[in-house]
Amino acid sequence: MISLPRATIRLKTETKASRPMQVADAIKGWVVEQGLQAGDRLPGEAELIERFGMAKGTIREAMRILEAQGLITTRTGPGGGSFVHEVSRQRARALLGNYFYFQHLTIADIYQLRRVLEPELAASLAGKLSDSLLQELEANIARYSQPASTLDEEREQHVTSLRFHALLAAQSENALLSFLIDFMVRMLSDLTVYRKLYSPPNLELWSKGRGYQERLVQALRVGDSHAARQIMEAHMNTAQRLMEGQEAAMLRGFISE
Amino acid sequence: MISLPRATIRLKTETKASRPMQVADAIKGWVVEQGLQAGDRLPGEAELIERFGMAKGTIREAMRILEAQGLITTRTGPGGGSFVHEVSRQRARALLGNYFYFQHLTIADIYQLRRVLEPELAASLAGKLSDSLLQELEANIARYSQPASTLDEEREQHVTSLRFHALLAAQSENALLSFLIDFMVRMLSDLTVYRKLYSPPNLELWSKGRGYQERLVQALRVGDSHAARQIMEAHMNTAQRLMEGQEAAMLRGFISE
DNA sequence: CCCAATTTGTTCGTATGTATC
DNA sequence: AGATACATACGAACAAATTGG
Repeated sequence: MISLPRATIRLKTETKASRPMQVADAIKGWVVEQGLQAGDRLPGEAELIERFGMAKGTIREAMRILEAQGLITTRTGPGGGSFVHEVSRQRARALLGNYFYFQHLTIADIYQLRRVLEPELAASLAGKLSDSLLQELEANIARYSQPASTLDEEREQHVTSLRFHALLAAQSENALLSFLIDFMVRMLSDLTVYRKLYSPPNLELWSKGRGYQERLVQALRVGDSHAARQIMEAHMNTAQRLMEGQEAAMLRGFISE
Repeated sequence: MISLPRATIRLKTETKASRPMQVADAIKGWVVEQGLQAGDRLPGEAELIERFGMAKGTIREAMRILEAQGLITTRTGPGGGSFVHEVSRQRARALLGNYFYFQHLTIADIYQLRRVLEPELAASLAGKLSDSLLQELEANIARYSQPASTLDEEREQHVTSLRFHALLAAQSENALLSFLIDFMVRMLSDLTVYRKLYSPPNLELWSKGRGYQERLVQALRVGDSHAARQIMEAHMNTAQRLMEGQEAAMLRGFISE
Protein backbone atom coordinates (compact mmCIF):
# COMPACT_ATOMS: atom_id res chain seq x y z
CA MET A 1 0.00 0.00 0.00
CA ILE A 2 1.34 3.36 -0.99
CA SER A 3 0.53 6.52 0.81
CA LEU A 4 -0.77 9.59 -0.87
CA PRO A 5 0.79 12.78 0.46
CA ARG A 6 -0.54 13.11 4.01
CA ALA A 7 -3.74 13.05 5.97
CA THR A 8 -4.25 16.79 5.90
CA ILE A 9 -2.35 17.19 2.70
CA ARG A 10 0.46 19.53 1.93
CA LEU A 11 -0.51 21.14 -1.31
CA LYS A 12 1.86 23.71 -2.68
CA THR A 13 1.82 26.42 -0.10
CA GLU A 14 1.51 29.96 -1.39
CA THR A 15 -1.68 29.01 -3.12
CA LYS A 16 -2.84 30.91 -6.14
CA ALA A 17 -4.47 28.16 -8.15
CA SER A 18 -7.91 26.84 -7.35
CA ARG A 19 -8.16 23.87 -5.05
CA PRO A 20 -9.21 21.39 -7.71
CA MET A 21 -6.21 22.49 -9.72
CA GLN A 22 -3.92 21.98 -6.76
CA VAL A 23 -5.36 18.56 -6.12
CA ALA A 24 -4.94 17.63 -9.78
CA ASP A 25 -1.31 18.72 -9.70
CA ALA A 26 -0.70 16.86 -6.47
CA ILE A 27 -2.09 13.67 -7.96
CA LYS A 28 -0.06 14.18 -11.12
CA GLY A 29 3.09 14.54 -9.09
CA TRP A 30 2.18 11.53 -7.01
CA VAL A 31 1.66 9.40 -10.10
CA VAL A 32 5.11 10.31 -11.39
CA GLU A 33 6.67 9.83 -7.98
CA GLN A 34 5.17 6.38 -7.60
CA GLY A 35 6.06 5.51 -11.15
CA LEU A 36 2.50 4.50 -11.93
CA GLN A 37 1.95 3.20 -15.43
CA ALA A 38 -0.97 3.40 -17.80
CA GLY A 39 -3.74 1.19 -16.49
CA ASP A 40 -2.80 1.53 -12.82
CA ARG A 41 -5.63 2.36 -10.50
CA LEU A 42 -5.83 5.59 -8.56
CA PRO A 43 -7.42 5.81 -5.12
CA GLY A 44 -11.20 6.03 -5.26
CA GLU A 45 -13.23 9.13 -4.59
CA ALA A 46 -13.91 8.21 -1.00
CA GLU A 47 -10.27 7.71 -0.25
CA LEU A 48 -9.19 10.90 -1.97
CA ILE A 49 -11.82 12.81 -0.02
CA GLU A 50 -10.34 11.47 3.16
CA ARG A 51 -6.70 11.91 2.15
CA PHE A 52 -7.07 15.45 0.94
CA GLY A 53 -9.68 16.40 3.51
CA MET A 54 -11.89 17.96 0.88
CA ALA A 55 -15.43 17.59 -0.28
CA LYS A 56 -16.57 15.29 -3.01
CA GLY A 57 -17.27 18.10 -5.44
CA THR A 58 -13.75 19.46 -5.16
CA ILE A 59 -12.20 16.07 -5.72
CA ARG A 60 -14.47 15.43 -8.67
CA GLU A 61 -13.48 18.71 -10.29
CA ALA A 62 -9.86 17.68 -9.91
CA MET A 63 -10.57 14.39 -11.62
CA ARG A 64 -12.29 16.18 -14.49
CA ILE A 65 -9.17 18.27 -14.94
CA LEU A 66 -6.98 15.20 -15.23
CA GLU A 67 -9.49 13.59 -17.52
CA ALA A 68 -9.61 16.63 -19.77
CA GLN A 69 -5.86 16.47 -20.12
CA GLY A 70 -6.19 12.86 -21.15
CA LEU A 71 -4.25 11.55 -18.17
CA ILE A 72 -6.93 9.41 -16.57
CA THR A 73 -10.09 7.57 -17.45
CA THR A 74 -12.87 6.74 -15.09
CA ARG A 75 -15.25 3.83 -14.88
CA THR A 76 -18.26 3.26 -12.68
CA GLY A 77 -19.24 0.05 -10.97
CA PRO A 78 -17.37 -2.47 -8.85
CA GLY A 79 -13.71 -2.59 -9.78
CA GLY A 80 -14.24 0.85 -11.25
CA GLY A 81 -12.50 4.04 -10.33
CA SER A 82 -9.91 6.25 -12.00
CA PHE A 83 -7.01 4.81 -13.93
CA VAL A 84 -3.84 6.29 -15.28
CA HIS A 85 -4.20 6.63 -19.00
CA GLU A 86 -1.66 7.16 -21.71
CA VAL A 87 -2.53 10.43 -23.42
CA SER A 88 -3.82 9.40 -26.81
CA ARG A 89 -2.57 10.87 -30.03
CA GLN A 90 -6.06 12.10 -30.82
CA ARG A 91 -6.32 13.90 -27.52
CA ALA A 92 -2.90 15.46 -27.88
CA ARG A 93 -3.79 16.58 -31.37
CA ALA A 94 -7.03 18.19 -30.20
CA LEU A 95 -5.34 19.91 -27.29
CA LEU A 96 -2.57 21.29 -29.47
CA GLY A 97 -5.18 22.28 -32.02
CA ASN A 98 -6.82 24.48 -29.40
CA TYR A 99 -3.59 26.44 -29.17
CA PHE A 100 -3.41 27.05 -32.89
CA TYR A 101 -7.05 28.02 -33.01
CA PHE A 102 -5.91 31.33 -31.60
CA GLN A 103 -2.75 31.61 -33.70
CA HIS A 104 -3.64 32.29 -37.28
CA LEU A 105 -1.73 29.63 -39.11
CA THR A 106 -1.53 29.79 -42.86
CA ILE A 107 -1.08 26.99 -45.33
CA ALA A 108 2.33 28.43 -46.07
CA ASP A 109 3.29 28.04 -42.42
CA ILE A 110 2.45 24.37 -42.48
CA TYR A 111 4.30 23.82 -45.71
CA GLN A 112 7.38 25.53 -44.40
CA LEU A 113 7.62 22.61 -42.01
CA ARG A 114 6.36 19.90 -44.32
CA ARG A 115 8.95 20.78 -46.91
CA VAL A 116 11.74 19.80 -44.59
CA LEU A 117 10.09 17.20 -42.37
CA GLU A 118 8.42 15.00 -44.97
CA PRO A 119 11.67 14.41 -46.88
CA GLU A 120 13.41 13.62 -43.61
CA LEU A 121 10.68 11.11 -42.80
CA ALA A 122 10.85 9.53 -46.23
CA ALA A 123 14.60 9.14 -46.04
CA SER A 124 14.41 7.53 -42.62
CA LEU A 125 11.82 4.99 -43.74
CA ALA A 126 13.54 3.76 -46.88
CA GLY A 127 13.96 0.02 -46.77
CA LYS A 128 12.13 -0.32 -43.49
CA LEU A 129 8.55 -0.77 -44.57
CA SER A 130 6.76 -4.10 -44.69
CA ASP A 131 5.38 -5.45 -47.91
CA SER A 132 1.86 -5.14 -46.62
CA LEU A 133 2.33 -1.48 -45.88
CA LEU A 134 3.88 -0.81 -49.26
CA GLN A 135 0.86 -2.45 -50.80
CA GLU A 136 -1.43 -0.35 -48.68
CA LEU A 137 0.33 2.75 -49.91
CA GLU A 138 -0.13 1.66 -53.48
CA ALA A 139 -3.77 0.87 -52.86
CA ASN A 140 -4.15 4.35 -51.42
CA ILE A 141 -2.69 5.92 -54.54
CA ALA A 142 -5.04 3.85 -56.69
CA ARG A 143 -7.98 5.55 -55.04
CA TYR A 144 -7.21 8.79 -56.79
CA SER A 145 -5.65 7.66 -60.01
CA GLN A 146 -8.79 8.49 -61.95
CA PRO A 147 -9.78 12.15 -62.30
CA ALA A 148 -12.62 13.18 -60.05
CA SER A 149 -15.93 13.90 -61.70
CA THR A 150 -17.71 15.74 -58.92
CA LEU A 151 -16.52 18.33 -56.49
CA ASP A 152 -17.23 16.10 -53.52
CA GLU A 153 -15.26 13.33 -55.10
CA GLU A 154 -12.39 15.66 -55.70
CA ARG A 155 -12.40 16.73 -52.11
CA GLU A 156 -12.35 13.15 -50.96
CA GLN A 157 -9.46 12.39 -53.26
CA HIS A 158 -7.54 15.19 -51.69
CA VAL A 159 -8.13 13.90 -48.19
CA THR A 160 -7.15 10.44 -49.32
CA SER A 161 -3.92 11.65 -50.84
CA LEU A 162 -3.11 13.32 -47.53
CA ARG A 163 -3.78 9.99 -45.87
CA PHE A 164 -0.81 8.65 -47.81
CA HIS A 165 1.40 10.84 -45.67
CA ALA A 166 -0.38 9.91 -42.46
CA LEU A 167 0.29 6.26 -43.24
CA LEU A 168 3.96 7.01 -43.65
CA ALA A 169 4.09 9.11 -40.49
CA ALA A 170 2.65 6.23 -38.48
CA GLN A 171 5.64 4.11 -39.45
CA SER A 172 8.28 6.35 -37.95
CA GLU A 173 9.92 5.25 -34.74
CA ASN A 174 10.39 8.90 -33.89
CA ALA A 175 7.26 9.74 -31.91
CA LEU A 176 7.82 13.46 -32.29
CA LEU A 177 8.25 13.37 -36.04
CA SER A 178 5.37 10.97 -36.36
CA PHE A 179 3.02 13.07 -34.29
CA LEU A 180 3.91 16.30 -36.00
CA ILE A 181 3.44 15.15 -39.55
CA ASP A 182 0.18 13.52 -38.59
CA PHE A 183 -0.88 16.76 -36.93
CA MET A 184 -0.15 18.83 -40.01
CA VAL A 185 -1.85 16.38 -42.31
CA ARG A 186 -4.98 16.54 -40.17
CA MET A 187 -4.97 20.29 -40.23
CA LEU A 188 -4.84 20.23 -44.00
CA SER A 189 -7.52 17.55 -44.17
CA ASP A 190 -9.81 19.57 -41.97
CA LEU A 191 -9.25 22.45 -44.29
CA THR A 192 -10.48 20.53 -47.26
CA VAL A 193 -13.56 19.52 -45.33
CA TYR A 194 -14.49 22.93 -44.09
CA ARG A 195 -13.72 24.86 -47.23
CA LYS A 196 -14.10 24.04 -50.82
CA LEU A 197 -10.66 24.59 -52.09
CA TYR A 198 -9.13 23.36 -55.25
CA SER A 199 -11.39 25.00 -57.68
CA PRO A 200 -10.53 25.18 -60.43
CA PRO A 201 -8.50 22.02 -60.11
CA ASN A 202 -5.01 22.03 -61.47
CA LEU A 203 -5.05 18.64 -63.09
CA GLU A 204 -1.50 18.79 -64.28
CA LEU A 205 -0.02 19.45 -60.86
CA TRP A 206 -2.32 16.89 -59.33
CA SER A 207 -1.25 14.10 -61.63
CA LYS A 208 2.34 15.08 -61.11
CA GLY A 209 1.87 14.70 -57.36
CA ARG A 210 0.45 11.24 -57.84
CA GLY A 211 3.46 10.34 -59.94
CA TYR A 212 5.76 11.41 -57.15
CA GLN A 213 3.96 9.18 -54.70
CA GLU A 214 4.33 6.21 -57.03
CA ARG A 215 8.01 6.78 -57.48
CA LEU A 216 8.38 7.32 -53.76
CA VAL A 217 6.89 3.94 -52.93
CA GLN A 218 9.42 2.36 -55.29
CA ALA A 219 12.32 4.15 -53.67
CA LEU A 220 11.07 3.11 -50.25
CA ARG A 221 10.73 -0.46 -51.38
CA VAL A 222 14.25 -0.78 -52.70
CA GLY A 223 15.63 1.14 -49.74
CA ASP A 224 17.02 4.09 -51.67
CA SER A 225 17.05 6.66 -48.91
CA HIS A 226 18.59 9.40 -51.00
CA ALA A 227 16.06 9.05 -53.79
CA ALA A 228 13.18 8.92 -51.31
CA ARG A 229 14.29 12.21 -49.86
CA GLN A 230 14.59 13.90 -53.22
CA ILE A 231 11.30 12.63 -54.51
CA MET A 232 9.51 13.82 -51.40
CA GLU A 233 11.15 17.22 -51.71
CA ALA A 234 9.87 17.56 -55.23
CA HIS A 235 6.47 16.29 -54.14
CA MET A 236 6.21 18.89 -51.42
CA ASN A 237 7.11 21.65 -53.83
CA THR A 238 4.35 20.52 -56.13
CA ALA A 239 1.84 20.17 -53.34
CA GLN A 240 2.62 23.58 -52.01
CA ARG A 241 2.02 25.12 -55.41
CA LEU A 242 -1.23 23.20 -55.58
CA MET A 243 -2.29 24.81 -52.35
CA GLU A 244 -1.04 28.22 -53.24
CA GLY A 245 -3.49 31.05 -53.46
CA GLN A 246 -5.49 29.48 -50.68
CA GLU A 247 -3.88 31.65 -48.09
CA ALA A 248 -7.01 32.55 -46.19
CA ALA A 249 -7.01 32.01 -42.46
CA MET A 250 -7.34 28.39 -41.72
CA LEU A 251 -9.28 26.87 -38.93
CA ARG A 252 -12.83 27.72 -38.09
CA GLY A 253 -13.51 25.36 -35.24
CA PHE A 254 -11.82 23.44 -32.54
CA ILE A 255 -10.37 20.14 -33.60
CA SER A 256 -12.47 17.28 -32.33
CA GLU A 257 -11.07 13.94 -31.32
CA MET B 1 -27.99 39.17 -25.93
CA ILE B 2 -27.12 35.89 -27.52
CA SER B 3 -28.84 32.66 -26.75
CA LEU B 4 -27.05 29.53 -25.72
CA PRO B 5 -28.40 26.41 -27.45
CA ARG B 6 -31.89 25.99 -26.02
CA ALA B 7 -33.79 25.92 -22.78
CA THR B 8 -33.63 22.19 -22.33
CA ILE B 9 -30.48 21.84 -24.30
CA ARG B 10 -29.75 19.55 -27.17
CA LEU B 11 -26.46 17.93 -26.34
CA LYS B 12 -25.15 15.39 -28.77
CA THR B 13 -27.71 12.65 -28.68
CA GLU B 14 -26.38 9.11 -28.46
CA THR B 15 -24.46 10.01 -25.37
CA LYS B 16 -21.35 8.16 -24.37
CA ALA B 17 -19.31 10.93 -22.82
CA SER B 18 -19.97 12.19 -19.32
CA ARG B 19 -22.34 15.07 -18.91
CA PRO B 20 -19.71 17.61 -17.92
CA MET B 21 -17.79 16.64 -21.04
CA GLN B 22 -20.85 17.11 -23.18
CA VAL B 23 -21.51 20.48 -21.64
CA ALA B 24 -17.91 21.52 -22.18
CA ASP B 25 -18.09 20.52 -25.84
CA ALA B 26 -21.40 22.32 -26.25
CA ILE B 27 -19.92 25.50 -24.83
CA LYS B 28 -16.84 25.13 -27.00
CA GLY B 29 -18.99 24.80 -30.08
CA TRP B 30 -21.08 27.73 -29.00
CA VAL B 31 -18.01 29.93 -28.55
CA VAL B 32 -16.86 29.12 -32.07
CA GLU B 33 -20.33 29.58 -33.49
CA GLN B 34 -20.72 32.99 -31.88
CA GLY B 35 -17.22 33.95 -32.90
CA LEU B 36 -16.30 34.89 -29.35
CA GLN B 37 -12.80 36.22 -28.89
CA ALA B 38 -10.30 35.99 -26.08
CA GLY B 39 -11.55 38.13 -23.23
CA ASP B 40 -15.24 37.73 -24.01
CA ARG B 41 -17.42 36.78 -21.10
CA LEU B 42 -19.30 33.52 -20.90
CA PRO B 43 -22.66 33.15 -19.18
CA GLY B 44 -22.40 32.83 -15.42
CA GLU B 45 -22.89 29.65 -13.47
CA ALA B 46 -26.48 30.49 -12.60
CA GLU B 47 -27.42 31.08 -16.20
CA LEU B 48 -25.69 27.93 -17.42
CA ILE B 49 -27.47 25.91 -14.76
CA GLU B 50 -30.74 27.21 -16.07
CA ARG B 51 -29.90 26.89 -19.76
CA PHE B 52 -28.60 23.36 -19.52
CA GLY B 53 -31.02 22.31 -16.81
CA MET B 54 -28.27 20.72 -14.80
CA ALA B 55 -26.93 20.93 -11.29
CA LYS B 56 -24.30 23.36 -10.22
CA GLY B 57 -21.70 20.67 -9.70
CA THR B 58 -22.10 19.36 -13.23
CA ILE B 59 -21.70 22.80 -14.72
CA ARG B 60 -18.68 23.48 -12.58
CA GLU B 61 -17.02 20.27 -13.69
CA ALA B 62 -17.57 21.34 -17.28
CA MET B 63 -15.88 24.65 -16.55
CA ARG B 64 -12.92 22.90 -14.99
CA ILE B 65 -12.55 20.87 -18.17
CA LEU B 66 -12.40 24.01 -20.28
CA GLU B 67 -10.06 25.61 -17.81
CA ALA B 68 -7.73 22.60 -17.85
CA GLN B 69 -7.53 22.87 -21.61
CA GLY B 70 -6.57 26.49 -21.24
CA LEU B 71 -9.64 27.79 -23.02
CA ILE B 72 -11.17 29.84 -20.22
CA THR B 73 -10.22 31.61 -17.06
CA THR B 74 -12.50 32.31 -14.16
CA ARG B 75 -12.68 35.12 -11.66
CA THR B 76 -14.80 35.62 -8.59
CA GLY B 77 -16.58 38.75 -7.50
CA PRO B 78 -18.72 41.35 -9.26
CA GLY B 79 -17.84 41.56 -12.93
CA GLY B 80 -16.33 38.14 -12.52
CA GLY B 81 -17.25 34.96 -14.29
CA SER B 82 -15.67 32.84 -16.98
CA PHE B 83 -13.89 34.37 -19.93
CA VAL B 84 -12.65 32.99 -23.20
CA HIS B 85 -8.91 32.73 -22.97
CA GLU B 86 -6.31 32.29 -25.66
CA VAL B 87 -4.49 29.05 -24.93
CA SER B 88 -1.07 30.11 -23.76
CA ARG B 89 2.10 28.73 -25.18
CA GLN B 90 3.08 27.46 -21.76
CA ARG B 91 -0.17 25.58 -21.40
CA ALA B 92 0.06 24.09 -24.87
CA ARG B 93 3.61 23.03 -24.14
CA ALA B 94 2.62 21.34 -20.90
CA LEU B 95 -0.32 19.55 -22.48
CA LEU B 96 1.75 18.30 -25.37
CA GLY B 97 4.43 17.32 -22.91
CA ASN B 98 1.93 15.04 -21.20
CA TYR B 99 1.60 13.14 -24.44
CA PHE B 100 5.32 12.59 -24.81
CA TYR B 101 5.63 11.58 -21.19
CA PHE B 102 4.23 8.24 -22.33
CA GLN B 103 6.19 8.05 -25.59
CA HIS B 104 9.81 7.38 -24.93
CA LEU B 105 11.51 10.17 -26.81
CA THR B 106 15.25 10.08 -27.16
CA ILE B 107 17.63 12.93 -27.68
CA ALA B 108 18.26 11.56 -31.14
CA ASP B 109 14.54 11.91 -31.92
CA ILE B 110 14.59 15.56 -31.02
CA TYR B 111 17.72 16.20 -33.00
CA GLN B 112 16.31 14.52 -36.05
CA LEU B 113 13.86 17.41 -36.12
CA ARG B 114 16.16 20.14 -34.91
CA ARG B 115 18.67 19.33 -37.64
CA VAL B 116 16.20 20.33 -40.31
CA LEU B 117 14.01 22.85 -38.50
CA GLU B 118 16.64 25.07 -36.92
CA PRO B 119 18.41 25.75 -40.23
CA GLU B 120 15.04 26.51 -41.80
CA LEU B 121 14.31 28.96 -39.00
CA ALA B 122 17.70 30.61 -39.28
CA ALA B 123 17.36 31.05 -43.02
CA SER B 124 13.92 32.60 -42.65
CA LEU B 125 15.11 35.11 -40.07
CA ALA B 126 18.16 36.42 -41.90
CA GLY B 127 17.97 40.18 -42.24
CA LYS B 128 14.76 40.42 -40.29
CA LEU B 129 15.98 40.84 -36.74
CA SER B 130 16.12 44.13 -34.89
CA ASP B 131 19.39 45.51 -33.63
CA SER B 132 18.26 45.12 -30.05
CA LEU B 133 17.55 41.45 -30.57
CA LEU B 134 20.87 40.86 -32.27
CA GLN B 135 22.52 42.48 -29.29
CA GLU B 136 20.54 40.29 -26.93
CA LEU B 137 21.73 37.25 -28.82
CA GLU B 138 25.31 38.40 -28.49
CA ALA B 139 24.83 39.11 -24.81
CA ASN B 140 23.46 35.61 -24.43
CA ILE B 141 26.54 34.12 -26.05
CA ALA B 142 28.75 36.18 -23.76
CA ARG B 143 27.25 34.39 -20.77
CA TYR B 144 29.03 31.20 -21.67
CA SER B 145 32.17 32.44 -23.35
CA GLN B 146 34.24 31.54 -20.31
CA PRO B 147 34.68 27.88 -19.42
CA ALA B 148 32.57 26.76 -16.51
CA SER B 149 34.37 26.01 -13.29
CA THR B 150 31.70 24.09 -11.42
CA LEU B 151 29.27 21.48 -12.57
CA ASP B 152 26.30 23.66 -11.68
CA GLU B 153 27.76 26.49 -13.65
CA GLU B 154 28.26 24.22 -16.60
CA ARG B 155 24.69 23.09 -16.45
CA GLU B 156 23.48 26.64 -16.38
CA GLN B 157 25.65 27.50 -19.36
CA HIS B 158 24.04 24.71 -21.25
CA VAL B 159 20.55 25.93 -20.50
CA THR B 160 21.60 29.43 -21.45
CA SER B 161 23.00 28.30 -24.75
CA LEU B 162 19.68 26.60 -25.46
CA ARG B 163 18.00 29.89 -24.66
CA PHE B 164 19.77 31.32 -27.69
CA HIS B 165 17.58 29.13 -29.85
CA ALA B 166 14.44 29.96 -27.91
CA LEU B 167 15.13 33.63 -28.55
CA LEU B 168 15.40 32.95 -32.25
CA ALA B 169 12.27 30.82 -32.28
CA ALA B 170 10.27 33.61 -30.70
CA GLN B 171 11.07 35.81 -33.70
CA SER B 172 9.50 33.61 -36.31
CA GLU B 173 6.20 34.66 -37.79
CA ASN B 174 5.38 31.01 -38.28
CA ALA B 175 3.56 30.07 -35.08
CA LEU B 176 3.97 26.37 -35.73
CA LEU B 177 7.70 26.53 -36.31
CA SER B 178 8.11 28.89 -33.41
CA PHE B 179 6.18 26.70 -31.01
CA LEU B 180 7.89 23.53 -32.04
CA ILE B 181 11.45 24.74 -31.69
CA ASP B 182 10.60 26.29 -28.37
CA PHE B 183 9.06 23.00 -27.30
CA MET B 184 12.13 21.01 -28.22
CA VAL B 185 14.45 23.46 -26.56
CA ARG B 186 12.44 23.21 -23.35
CA MET B 187 12.57 19.44 -23.44
CA LEU B 188 16.33 19.59 -23.72
CA SER B 189 16.57 22.22 -20.99
CA ASP B 190 14.50 20.11 -18.64
CA LEU B 191 16.86 17.27 -19.36
CA THR B 192 19.84 19.25 -18.22
CA VAL B 193 18.02 20.15 -15.04
CA TYR B 194 16.88 16.69 -14.10
CA ARG B 195 20.00 14.84 -15.03
CA LYS B 196 23.58 15.75 -14.83
CA LEU B 197 24.69 15.28 -18.34
CA TYR B 198 27.74 16.60 -20.01
CA SER B 199 30.30 14.99 -17.87
CA PRO B 200 33.01 14.82 -18.83
CA PRO B 201 32.59 18.03 -20.79
CA ASN B 202 33.82 18.07 -24.32
CA LEU B 203 35.40 21.49 -24.31
CA GLU B 204 36.43 21.41 -27.91
CA LEU B 205 32.97 20.71 -29.25
CA TRP B 206 31.51 23.21 -26.83
CA SER B 207 33.70 26.09 -27.95
CA LYS B 208 33.05 25.14 -31.54
CA GLY B 209 29.30 25.46 -30.89
CA ARG B 210 29.80 28.91 -29.43
CA GLY B 211 31.75 29.89 -32.51
CA TYR B 212 28.88 28.81 -34.71
CA GLN B 213 26.47 30.97 -32.76
CA GLU B 214 28.73 33.99 -33.18
CA ARG B 215 29.03 33.49 -36.89
CA LEU B 216 25.31 32.90 -37.10
CA VAL B 217 24.50 36.24 -35.53
CA GLN B 218 26.70 37.90 -38.11
CA ALA B 219 24.99 36.13 -40.98
CA LEU B 220 21.61 37.09 -39.56
CA ARG B 221 22.70 40.68 -39.21
CA VAL B 222 23.87 41.07 -42.79
CA GLY B 223 20.88 39.13 -44.07
CA ASP B 224 22.79 36.25 -45.59
CA SER B 225 20.07 33.63 -45.54
CA HIS B 226 22.14 30.96 -47.22
CA ALA B 227 25.03 31.31 -44.81
CA ALA B 228 22.68 31.35 -41.83
CA ARG B 229 21.23 28.04 -42.92
CA GLN B 230 24.60 26.42 -43.41
CA ILE B 231 26.02 27.65 -40.14
CA MET B 232 23.01 26.39 -38.26
CA GLU B 233 23.28 23.02 -39.95
CA ALA B 234 26.87 22.72 -38.83
CA HIS B 235 25.91 23.92 -35.38
CA MET B 236 23.25 21.25 -35.04
CA ASN B 237 25.67 18.55 -36.07
CA THR B 238 28.06 19.68 -33.41
CA ALA B 239 25.37 19.94 -30.77
CA GLN B 240 24.08 16.51 -31.55
CA ARG B 241 27.51 15.03 -31.13
CA LEU B 242 27.82 16.90 -27.85
CA MET B 243 24.65 15.20 -26.71
CA GLU B 244 25.55 11.83 -28.05
CA GLY B 245 25.93 8.97 -25.67
CA GLN B 246 23.21 10.46 -23.54
CA GLU B 247 20.58 8.29 -25.10
CA ALA B 248 18.82 7.30 -21.92
CA ALA B 249 15.08 7.78 -21.75
CA MET B 250 14.28 11.38 -21.32
CA LEU B 251 11.57 12.81 -19.22
CA ARG B 252 10.91 11.86 -15.67
CA GLY B 253 8.06 14.16 -14.78
CA PHE B 254 5.25 16.07 -16.33
CA ILE B 255 6.17 19.41 -17.73
CA SER B 256 4.92 22.21 -15.53
CA GLU B 257 3.80 25.56 -16.81
C1' DC C 1 -12.41 50.93 6.81
C1' DC C 2 -16.52 48.80 6.57
C1' DC C 3 -20.56 47.26 4.31
C1' DA C 4 -23.34 45.43 0.72
C1' DA C 5 -23.86 43.26 -3.67
C1' DT C 6 -22.25 39.91 -7.00
C1' DT C 7 -20.19 35.98 -8.55
C1' DT C 8 -17.48 31.88 -8.01
C1' DG C 9 -15.83 28.32 -4.55
C1' DT C 10 -16.79 24.54 -1.23
C1' DT C 11 -19.40 21.47 1.63
C1' DC C 12 -22.73 17.97 2.87
C1' DG C 13 -26.58 14.85 2.48
C1' DT C 14 -29.08 12.15 -0.57
C1' DA C 15 -30.42 9.78 -4.55
C1' DT C 16 -29.53 7.59 -9.02
C1' DG C 17 -26.92 5.00 -12.52
C1' DT C 18 -23.89 1.29 -13.73
C1' DA C 19 -21.05 -2.63 -13.83
C1' DT C 20 -19.61 -6.96 -11.30
C1' DC C 21 -20.47 -11.03 -8.83
C1' DA D 1 -32.38 -11.42 -9.63
C1' DG D 2 -30.28 -9.36 -5.88
C1' DA D 3 -26.39 -7.43 -3.37
C1' DT D 4 -22.33 -4.76 -3.64
C1' DA D 5 -19.10 -1.22 -4.98
C1' DC D 6 -18.26 2.28 -7.33
C1' DA D 7 -18.93 6.85 -9.95
C1' DT D 8 -22.52 10.36 -11.24
C1' DA D 9 -25.84 13.81 -10.39
C1' DC D 10 -28.81 16.85 -7.68
C1' DG D 11 -30.02 20.65 -4.31
C1' DA D 12 -29.58 23.58 -0.68
C1' DA D 13 -26.71 26.01 2.31
C1' DC D 14 -22.64 28.47 3.39
C1' DA D 15 -17.83 30.40 2.51
C1' DA D 16 -14.58 33.28 0.08
C1' DA D 17 -13.17 36.78 -3.14
C1' DT D 18 -13.78 41.03 -5.51
C1' DT D 19 -15.82 45.40 -6.52
C1' DG D 20 -18.02 49.75 -5.50
C1' DG D 21 -20.13 52.89 -2.31
